[in-house]
Amino acid sequence: MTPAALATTVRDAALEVLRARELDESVLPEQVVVERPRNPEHGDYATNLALQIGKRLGVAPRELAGWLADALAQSDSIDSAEIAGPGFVNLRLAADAQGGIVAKVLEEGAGYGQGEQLAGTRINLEFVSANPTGPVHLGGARWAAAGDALGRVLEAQGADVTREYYFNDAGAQIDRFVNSLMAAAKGEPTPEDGYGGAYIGEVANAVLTQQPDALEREDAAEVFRQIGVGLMFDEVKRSLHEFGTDFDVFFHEDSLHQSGAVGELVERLKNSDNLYFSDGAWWLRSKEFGDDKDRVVIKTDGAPAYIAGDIAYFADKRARGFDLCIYMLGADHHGYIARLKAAAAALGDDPATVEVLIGQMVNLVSNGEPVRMSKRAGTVLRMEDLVDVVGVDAARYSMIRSSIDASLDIDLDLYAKRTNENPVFYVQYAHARLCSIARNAEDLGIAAAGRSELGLLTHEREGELIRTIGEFPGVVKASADLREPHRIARYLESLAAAYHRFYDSCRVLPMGDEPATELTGARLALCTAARHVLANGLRLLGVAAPERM
RNA sequence: GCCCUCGUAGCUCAGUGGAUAGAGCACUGCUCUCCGGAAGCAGGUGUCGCAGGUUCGAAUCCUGCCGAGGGCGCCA
Repeated sequence: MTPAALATTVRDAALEVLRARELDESVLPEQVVVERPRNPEHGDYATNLALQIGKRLGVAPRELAGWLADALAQSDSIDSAEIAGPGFVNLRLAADAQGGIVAKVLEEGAGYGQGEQLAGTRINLEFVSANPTGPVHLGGARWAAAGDALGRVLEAQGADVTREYYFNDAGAQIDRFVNSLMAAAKGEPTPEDGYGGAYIGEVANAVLTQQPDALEREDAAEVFRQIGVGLMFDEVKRSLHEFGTDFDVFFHEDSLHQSGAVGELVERLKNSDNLYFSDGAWWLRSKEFGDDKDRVVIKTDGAPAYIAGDIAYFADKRARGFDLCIYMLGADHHGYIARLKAAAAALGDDPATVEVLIGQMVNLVSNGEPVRMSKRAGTVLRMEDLVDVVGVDAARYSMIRSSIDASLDIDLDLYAKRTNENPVFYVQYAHARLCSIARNAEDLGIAAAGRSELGLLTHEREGELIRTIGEFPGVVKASADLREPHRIARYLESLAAAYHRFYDSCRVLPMGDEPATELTGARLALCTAARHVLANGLRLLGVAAPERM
């Protein structure tokens, strides 16, 4: 019996109690909370239902809990139901019912954990979107890992997700980049407000290799822009790909200007109630969406401001049929939330189709001291540097494991020294260990047991492992609902722990010449289920589930 | 000044209103003849930044304060 099924059982039992006592059944929530108590003495599961609705019914929670416990105790699936504390009902599942969780995982395999919550929803997930004026750095790596994982989690709930990267390749940033390249090509120092760093010299040289007379040409800047920016695009795409993050669409801001989309949009917006003319410029009423002030969309000189591109881009996304546009941005862009919402409103669209996730910064730390990173000075730590030190799996895992709401401190020295201590190895090891058992079982010709033997799994550690496995679908759903992929990582750590503890006290395969028993088969089935869930969870993170390590 | 996020063990961080607040790392001791020891068990540290409030119940929600980071251009 899965937690979801148990919740239904509890609700049904409660409904029965309320009806029998002629109490108001409308106070019963649709979703009854059934959770795993911290303290195992409090049972396998517990429900706080009596506490939730007791007051509204005018019944003492403990009394209500007593009625509920009596009703639940009637179920074949439930071994015991007891009142506890202020009005909890602590439940213990019958071993056979609990074994049903294992059977379900074996049945669903790679599909276990998926849901239909977002079926039919087309989501545009934009993340990273770092300026193509340099390599992807540490912060970008965080969004690459977390964004990709979020995409996978949303897909696991049935969403149709398009991963998108927005290249800001129009405007002054690129001009500075080009100027920096040309200065490097001429052997001149980095210009004021230009970009430093070794890669500038490398890209400049690459441009000269492709176009040896680039500096002499009249359209030198254009040549450097074409080739240099192109090389940078390739570099960004390549490093993200190597990081296990692939995008469906790389969108170029420049294309919005070239196609005239921005110009058309600007004209159209003048008719919007959310735009007004003042002091010679056109303003967006972003204040109504929480902004500090309204923002200029069309400048006094008639040229579109940067934000016009954002609005055109959003319009483009919607025109492509997306129901929801998620933007993952760094904390330095939190001011965009109101603007993007206002932009949707200005287009006559629903601001709820814009969802902005703000992630906090990644700091580089050394010996407990923060290391200042400057893109301009070229002292940033690149995503690749991190990968070189710890590998893709550990790098991704480190980035995903924490909530994006919290800023993250990365101590590279520590990572370099202790790669084996990254929790990802703990999780991967559990998977590798399970694969080893599966290999041995196959050699011995032992097969996993069928449904009827799963009730033999009555050991405390078996129960804990089974119940942890049972939590997975709920974790995936919460992870998707809250846009918090780190929950998957934390869950996997608890699953790996439950498995290692099980392994420590429950021998799976027969020792020496002992024959395989029904329990052997049942434990093997449990192992197979655990292996599926570890693999499914790691897949959601884009982290490998190795068979050997 | 205003806005956003954070403040939990020595460190890095979990904890979408529940019972005695957790994990990894670091420290110490133990378990183990055979399924992978990259494991398990035990030991111990907490004014959950501070102060109020809401609630049967608050690390979690609300208000104020303190501290850290970030943001507040007709730049992009």
